[in-house]
Amino acid sequence: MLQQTQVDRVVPKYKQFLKKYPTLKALAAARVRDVIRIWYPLGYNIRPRRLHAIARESVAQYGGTLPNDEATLRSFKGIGAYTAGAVLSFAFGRRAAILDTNVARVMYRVFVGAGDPRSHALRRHLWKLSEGLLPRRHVFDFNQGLMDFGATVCTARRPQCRPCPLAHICRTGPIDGRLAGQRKK
DNA sequence: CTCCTGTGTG
DNA sequence: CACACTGGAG
Repeated sequence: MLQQTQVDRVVPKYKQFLKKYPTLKALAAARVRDVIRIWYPLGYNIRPRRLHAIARESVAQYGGTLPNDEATLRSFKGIGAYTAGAVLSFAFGRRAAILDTNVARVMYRVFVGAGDPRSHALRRHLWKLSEGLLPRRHVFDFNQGLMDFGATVCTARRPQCRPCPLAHICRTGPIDGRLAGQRKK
């Protein structure tokens, strides 16, 4: 649900969804049409279809739970690099890196600061940075903290550089306040 | 217009 | 590599 969709918009739907489909088995037993209907208005309607397929595949092949290795997770349609890392680190506590839009922005601003942050060439490098920072322990908290840092401090629109603990090493430099997003005249 | 805890496709 | 996919908010 969170793929390219804001948290505030997902939370209510997430609760509603889990109440109706508490387990992968319950989801697998549902009709895909109903899953798509309850999904509205989150958008990207290929996602409920794929989630439903993932639930069925998990029940049929993996005993009703998600596999806990990257290769098998990635074999599902709808689970890419980010979601695989998120499932591994958040659900299974494995030492796996993540790179969502938040982390990508943080890595780019703090360690790169130049070039197009959306280019694939750079994204490869941003993944390396995220992997390199990954601690041995407390991976769940680290990854979650990294994302929350991007979601609350190093935000896309008005980053809070003033209280930012990384401001002194940031390659991008202070861009907070009303200056953020403004064109350079 | 850009952005949002992306992914599969051509 | 670019792009479509969905819809809402700033």
